[in-house]
Amino acid sequence: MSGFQRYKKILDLFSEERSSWTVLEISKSLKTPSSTIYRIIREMVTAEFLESASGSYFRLGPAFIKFNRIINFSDPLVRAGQPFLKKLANENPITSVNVLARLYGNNVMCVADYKSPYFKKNTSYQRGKLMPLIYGATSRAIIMQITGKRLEKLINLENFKSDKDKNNFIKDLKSDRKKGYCFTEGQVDKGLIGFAVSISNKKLGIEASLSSIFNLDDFLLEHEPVIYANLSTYGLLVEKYINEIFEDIQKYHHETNSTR
Amino acid sequence: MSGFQRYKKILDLFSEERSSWTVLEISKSLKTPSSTIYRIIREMVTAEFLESASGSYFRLGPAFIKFNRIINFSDPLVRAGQPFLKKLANENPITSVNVLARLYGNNVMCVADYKSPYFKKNTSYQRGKLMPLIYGATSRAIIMQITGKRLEKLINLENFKSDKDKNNFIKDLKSDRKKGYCFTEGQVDKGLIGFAVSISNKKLGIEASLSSIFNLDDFLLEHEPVIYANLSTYGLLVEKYINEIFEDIQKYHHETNSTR
DNA sequence: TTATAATTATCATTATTTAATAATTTTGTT
DNA sequence: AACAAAATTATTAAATAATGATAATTATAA
Repeated sequence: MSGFQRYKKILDLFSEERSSWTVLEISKSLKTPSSTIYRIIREMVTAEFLESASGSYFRLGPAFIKFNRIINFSDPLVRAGQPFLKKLANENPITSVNVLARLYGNNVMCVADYKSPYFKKNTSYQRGKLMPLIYGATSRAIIMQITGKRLEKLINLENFKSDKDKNNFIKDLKSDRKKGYCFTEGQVDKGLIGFAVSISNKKLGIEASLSSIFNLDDFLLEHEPVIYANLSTYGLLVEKYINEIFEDIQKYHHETNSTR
Repeated sequence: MSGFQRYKKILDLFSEERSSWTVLEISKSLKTPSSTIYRIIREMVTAEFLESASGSYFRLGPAFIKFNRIINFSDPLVRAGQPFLKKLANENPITSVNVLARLYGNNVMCVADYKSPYFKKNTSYQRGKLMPLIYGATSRAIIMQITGKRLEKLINLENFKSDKDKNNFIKDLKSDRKKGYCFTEGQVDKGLIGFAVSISNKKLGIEASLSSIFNLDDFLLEHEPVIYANLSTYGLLVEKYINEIFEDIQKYHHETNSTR
């Protein structure tokens, strides 16, 4: 264990299910002497990446809230897309969960979400949550814009039930890419269906998607054209705004670099 | 520069105003050779604390969104208080911003906020934002629960205009502590007034506050009793829930420690 | 294609981390 | 308040890792 990994391994212990740890528990879990853990933890507490709670437990520190906020206010995808999620929800014919998601390592991560006030069920799509790469329209609209060797690598990391399943997935991906949108049913949450379009910006390295998730019970065939129209309209709008933000950033950097 | 500081110093460069940096810019800013910065950045990109953007710029990575989410779902204060902010807003006689805040180093940080739909002005109270320790009801309801040497230390870190100001602040703090609530006018944002009560839990080391912020123009004297009644009701409720969460956590840790 | 910028690799030197143990502080309990 | 137990910090020599100058490679843009 060296470098940043030393710290990362400790942080990675903290989860929704288990959000506080003692030094002794960490020490056991990482098979590292407690004197070492004490020293490392002290550093991280000073930096506010951890904080001490009661009963000699430690938990994640406020630094994460602070940096998360900075991302929220500066990430081009969030900045451009967040304001449209509510509008999209309001214009959809039935109650929906609307999601912006992006590629995150070998997974897809939801970076912004808006649920209509009376949407009944809980969904897996909540900001910050990691989603499977190959299930659900949200993810598919992201992976369908990736090609060549990179796609191959990503797909090979996934566990398909059979080679047939894998080939079908690749085939579906191609046809979705042609159509320009995705639809899936119950792949992530039972009783829910998802529609999605791709969002991308090469210059900013953004590979993302905009999606609307509905209760299967609410859905009628006549809703479909409206849903697709909304998604494609707002998808283009988000891309346009991302581009504007990109130009703003460039301008800003040009200014700050020339004045110094 | 050593240990975690090495990484923290780089992260601290990223702000809402300046959210992307090149290696060369970082290198100059920290007066450290670029070969060193390249190596450190690579580690942090691997750990997803940074990510590369376009034009050889780097920005904060998705790890912050992930850990922020874990805090959101597990921090006792957020878990206990978040659901009540909307209710509090709905029961207030005029539109309001409602805030949960806690001590964060030498500052106060907002950890959850809910703004009524038609609240007009922008406020400084947004989740993740650092607030001054000595201005505003939100902060005062936190610092008024701190006593003795710790209070002395915190106050001595602040810049008061004069010794008289400092003494007045301490005097006001004492009287607020007796009353059990705080009121301030325009100390943080002009045209806004704030009311706040303390939230604390010794066992969990929580020193926090619940506050409602209003437009001065909307406010009538007859609103005051309702506002205080709401704050104190919900304040106690939040403390009760924090305590329940504490007991849940203890139970959980007891179980996991005994089964292993 | 070529020139330029960005990034990675190399490596001797220097500095830091490790972990066993001892010392100290804090906490909870009579 | 005094005690015992637990938690945390300090101290070390030995082991390991970080640094930064430079060279080599790779990406990018004209």
